[in-house]
Amino acid sequence: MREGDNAYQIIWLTRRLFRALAQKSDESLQDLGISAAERAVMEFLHPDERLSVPEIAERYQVSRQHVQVMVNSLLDAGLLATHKNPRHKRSPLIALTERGKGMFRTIKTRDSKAVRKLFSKVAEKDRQITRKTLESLLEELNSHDH
Amino acid sequence: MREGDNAYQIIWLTRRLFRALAQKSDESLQDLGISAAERAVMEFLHPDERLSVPEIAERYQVSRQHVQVMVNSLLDAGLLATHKNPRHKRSPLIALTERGKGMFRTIKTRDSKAVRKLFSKVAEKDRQITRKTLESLLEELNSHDH
DNA sequence: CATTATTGACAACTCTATTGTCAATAGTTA
DNA sequence: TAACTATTGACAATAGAGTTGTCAATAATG
Repeated sequence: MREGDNAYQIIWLTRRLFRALAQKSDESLQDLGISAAERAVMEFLHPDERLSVPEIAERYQVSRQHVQVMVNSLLDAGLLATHKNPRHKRSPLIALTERGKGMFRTIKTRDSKAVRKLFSKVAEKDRQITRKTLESLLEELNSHDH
Repeated sequence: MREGDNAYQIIWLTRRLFRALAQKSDESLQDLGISAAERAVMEFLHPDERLSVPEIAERYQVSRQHVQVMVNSLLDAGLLATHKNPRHKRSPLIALTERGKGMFRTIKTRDSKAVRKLFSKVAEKDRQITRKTLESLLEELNSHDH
């Protein structure tokens, strides 16, 4: 546990941070009646993106079926709407409705505040390095690992 | 999605990275027949820690009941064993068995290789900054947020 | 000694996500 | 154009990590 190793710690911290963030996020989303996974889907469509379910799945790097469930739920809630897809007749494009946009703006505003507070003690330069490091790790993981 | 904002991106990357790491970790653990959550518990006991279930839960920041399930499963598998707890008669101390230690060494060896490869393109200085940044975020989240 | 707290065991549930399957219909190619 | 293949949406079953709640037993403590 008490490894001095930075690399190892970063991995461990990622897990911890993920859980802590997820919890926070859930709290914040609760009164809006949407889940973190639904929120993530909305993010891909914000503010005016039009994507089919399989396209969202690809970007989200999550199974098509999972995205479908989230999208259907958001359609039911009136936060998303379907539009004709010129590229595929059976697979409509999904976009935020006005209500959806409104809600996502609310979410974003809340998030911004929380994020600002969260990062208040981290220098901009360190943020950038951290971001690049994490990007590099993700890239390495996705680069056809063996 | 395409925020230039480093802070926001770090949060997003944390999620993505977590999922990618979890997947990798699961793969690596599969043939050993233990789950990531069980592995995490083992980590707290490695190499010679003796902790009660509630103590592990506290360090792991996870519910006592959840840890109990993981510990019971590892006890059944012969990877952990109980020892008398001088501080509490009904709550034994849990420790790795020899088999448990052996298995965890295997896990660690594998991990070390993977981690080394994963971080091969990240400078030591950047690792440190990243680690400190993530630590700072976690601290901020746990610091009796409001 | 009486009271309160802790523990282990069990259950029910949530959330995110996966895999598999199916029928319908779209693209594509011979 | 007809035949074939791929994609899509819908549905189901499953898994993993974790939570909350409850209960009885037993510890610790005033």
